Amino acid sequence: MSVRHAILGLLHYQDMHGYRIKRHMEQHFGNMWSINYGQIYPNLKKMEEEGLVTKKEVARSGTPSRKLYSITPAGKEVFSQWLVSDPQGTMLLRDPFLLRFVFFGFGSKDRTLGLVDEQIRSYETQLEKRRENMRRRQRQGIYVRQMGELGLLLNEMILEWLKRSRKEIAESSDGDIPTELMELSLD
Amino acid sequence: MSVRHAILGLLHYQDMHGYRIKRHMEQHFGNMWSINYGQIYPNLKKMEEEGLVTKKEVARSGTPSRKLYSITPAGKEVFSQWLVSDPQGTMLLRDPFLLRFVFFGFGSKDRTLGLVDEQIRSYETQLEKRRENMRRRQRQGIYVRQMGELGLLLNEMILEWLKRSRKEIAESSDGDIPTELMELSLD
DNA sequence: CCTCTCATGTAAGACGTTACATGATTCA
DNA sequence: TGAATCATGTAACGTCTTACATGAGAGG
Repeated sequence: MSVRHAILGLLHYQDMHGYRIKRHMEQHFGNMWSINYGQIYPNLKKMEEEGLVTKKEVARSGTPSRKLYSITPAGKEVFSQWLVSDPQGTMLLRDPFLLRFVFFGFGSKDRTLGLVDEQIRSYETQLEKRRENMRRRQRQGIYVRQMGELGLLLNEMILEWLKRSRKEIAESSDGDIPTELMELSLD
Repeated sequence: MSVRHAILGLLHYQDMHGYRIKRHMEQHFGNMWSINYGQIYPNLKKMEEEGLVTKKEVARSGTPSRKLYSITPAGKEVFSQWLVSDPQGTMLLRDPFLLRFVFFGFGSKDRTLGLVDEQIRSYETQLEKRRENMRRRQRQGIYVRQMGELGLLLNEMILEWLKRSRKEIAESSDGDIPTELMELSLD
């Protein structure tokens, strides 16, 4: 369960409450992660019960009181173990556009080009934001900065790939898109 | 639910049984996806009940009989609707190594370098395989080929990034790794 | 003989997302 | 005045993974 470990990791920097954990998480990961409150709050609760974190309630007039969480020695121990353990499993890229992309041969070329253009625009906007964040990240440590760098590189790579693909699609004739499955390596 | 649509997409090429669907899926997606039988078989069952696919049982001596699934017109309709709908949500990259990476500042440099080296080796091996597959993919349609291309580019990019990071880590002194969180953009 | 690939499936549990409810403050 | 941000949380639902069970054939 990686969310727990990520939370414990962030609490090494400083005490935090749920709302901030969410924000920091997304930014620490070069904006390649999403996480939601449905994961954070229940996890904090459970970890408190397990003695990995402690809660300090900071009452404020009106708005809900902030709940500041701190990591305990037990929490640090769990985190350290995880940090040095070797990571099981490989990289997974999940993308609703890319999933459609492989099947665009079964759709109309016009619609396909429209969707590709939308993606290009979207990644161009994101790229701007990532470059902005990168400037602010210059004074972070190596690891956080490198992670931001990776996010940037990924964004740039996909943009270029999209543009190249767009060109190839635009220039293609229908015959270029076989609707028969050619076996790749096996069978 | 994207698995269903992906299955329907593959059935456009030809009739298939569960085991093959799994293999093809992984290869169609530039080896960036994983999928398991716990998703495939129940989905095929449900889709048959819903009339999106039909089953033809091909008995064979001894081994379990193959269950060949074909897409129905209703299935094609559902798929087409999905294909032209605009994709909700953005790219997600989940990687157990990368998750640890951002926190390596809290671990030992030696162990960190060891883990990075392991990753480099692993991606080098994968790169070989991907290049192999790419050669075989030359006669696929644009979209499948481009997807394979993306897998390759991603692999190459990460490898370079890992090597650059490794260098920077090796050359770093402890002072380069702040253990205080500097706020990025907000707060 | 042993391991790998082919082939199907289920059950339990872990994990993640979405939608909802609540309400103050800040800024345009 | 209305939207965005800050802030906490839960319930229901969906999805995904893991582990198990079964068994034949091929190839080293």
